[in-house]
Amino acid sequence: MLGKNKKVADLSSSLPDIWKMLTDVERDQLRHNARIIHFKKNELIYLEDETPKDLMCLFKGKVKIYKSGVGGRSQIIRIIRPVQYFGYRAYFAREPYVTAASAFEACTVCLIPMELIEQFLRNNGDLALFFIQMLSIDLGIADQRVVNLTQKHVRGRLAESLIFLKESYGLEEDGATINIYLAREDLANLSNMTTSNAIRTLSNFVNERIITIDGRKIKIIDEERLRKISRIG
Amino acid sequence: MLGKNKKVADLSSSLPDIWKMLTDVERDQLRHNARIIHFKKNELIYLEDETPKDLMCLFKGKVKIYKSGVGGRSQIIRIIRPVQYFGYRAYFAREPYVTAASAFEACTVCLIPMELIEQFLRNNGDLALFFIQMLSIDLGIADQRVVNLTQKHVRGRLAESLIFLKESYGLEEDGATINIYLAREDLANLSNMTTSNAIRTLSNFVNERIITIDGRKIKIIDEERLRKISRIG
DNA sequence: GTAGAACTATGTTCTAAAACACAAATATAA
DNA sequence: TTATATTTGTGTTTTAGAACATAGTTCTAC
Repeated sequence: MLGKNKKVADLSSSLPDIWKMLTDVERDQLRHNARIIHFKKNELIYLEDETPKDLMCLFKGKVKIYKSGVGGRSQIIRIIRPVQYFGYRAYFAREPYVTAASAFEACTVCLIPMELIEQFLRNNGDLALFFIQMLSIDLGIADQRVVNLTQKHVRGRLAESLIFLKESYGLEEDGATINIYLAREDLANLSNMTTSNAIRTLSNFVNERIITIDGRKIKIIDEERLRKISRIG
Repeated sequence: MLGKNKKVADLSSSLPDIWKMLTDVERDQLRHNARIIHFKKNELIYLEDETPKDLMCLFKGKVKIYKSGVGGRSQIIRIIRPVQYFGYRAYFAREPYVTAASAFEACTVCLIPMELIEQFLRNNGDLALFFIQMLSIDLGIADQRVVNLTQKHVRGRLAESLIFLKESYGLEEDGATINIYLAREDLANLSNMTTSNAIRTLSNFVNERIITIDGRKIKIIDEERLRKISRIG
């Protein structure tokens, strides 16, 4: 009983965007169909070619959405932070997933059946527009990303990724350390380069006093320089 | 009077997807707000940084959506064929255009104010879902494109573009000539390579008897080979 | 029809980044 | 703990593709 009440409280506060657009009846339906699932670090959330069934909302943790390309080389397509929605695109396109998702770190995810969401938004213009807006923003980002990843050089791409990570996950209390610890390989897959190049370019940035590194902790020293490198490519 | 009737007929047959989802009242509103505009070959339809105002529907012709990237190097993001909708993403994202659009050849475009479309879809679940589905499909394509353009080699990228053009615009009566005549530069911008490389690789394909070229006419001789080259990158 | 511009073609040079090779350091498990 | 695997770091080699140079060709406009 207490557990259920807690869950209800969780949903209303954790799904702010969607919750506030729903009627009482819809909220009740959502309450009865939403599931909360925990994922361990590096655990798979969904796989390429699977059938999409649920809208996912990341309550806690960090998630990567990625694709395996030519020769199994993996490319991180986007990263998710709390509270963001993911996993719905393929369902709306009536396709299997063309990407996979896995947990960068321990995660709490809320799953809501897509059938329910579709039913809601058919009668709820605000909710429909919410999804239209999310998709439109993501499509704009993807278009920009095509150009950045293909035209910028290694330094520009890595600089861009570092800034992107900072803006996505923020900084620690020291106001400089990026609040996510990625393997060099993930950093490479995010920036479309080999692991060696990510390591080497990171070292160069350290020598140029743009960042400092301590294992996987990356501290941004000169954000202005970093932004400039990202800008000029 | 006759002109108006013609226009009405045009709309109902030319906007099949949207038209059939509207009520009589909505159709009337659409009729009074839609404009038909003609663009000459190479004419600009909209520019980067402009404010999006209209949903555009291509009735006739061929359109490229492109972005200028590092050092003004242009990248074709997607191409539009009749009857497809475009120009709406930025409005929904509440952003200025991040791309530009221009006519590959003489075009007829129907413009419908986005305010009207938004008003329609707030009360029309089918229409909302129609846009959600279009955006979802385009986002999936964009995600795939990031991987293809960054990981495939020049031959694979060009082969992919040729197949893409064939599937988009079809073949001429001979059942082999791709039904669009692009400058080598456009082919390069579509495939993320320099014009020289597009020319060179096209020549190689000719030598390997995969295609033949006659000016801008490209005839596909061995589609299987082309697909294989595209697949393996 | 001619002049100039734009496009196509091909050869050559140069360079960014991948591929490879190997240490060293760190994490994980037995 | 030691052993094993994984990750990080750095130097070297190789290569795909960009950049450059130049010439022939085909549009386009006057």
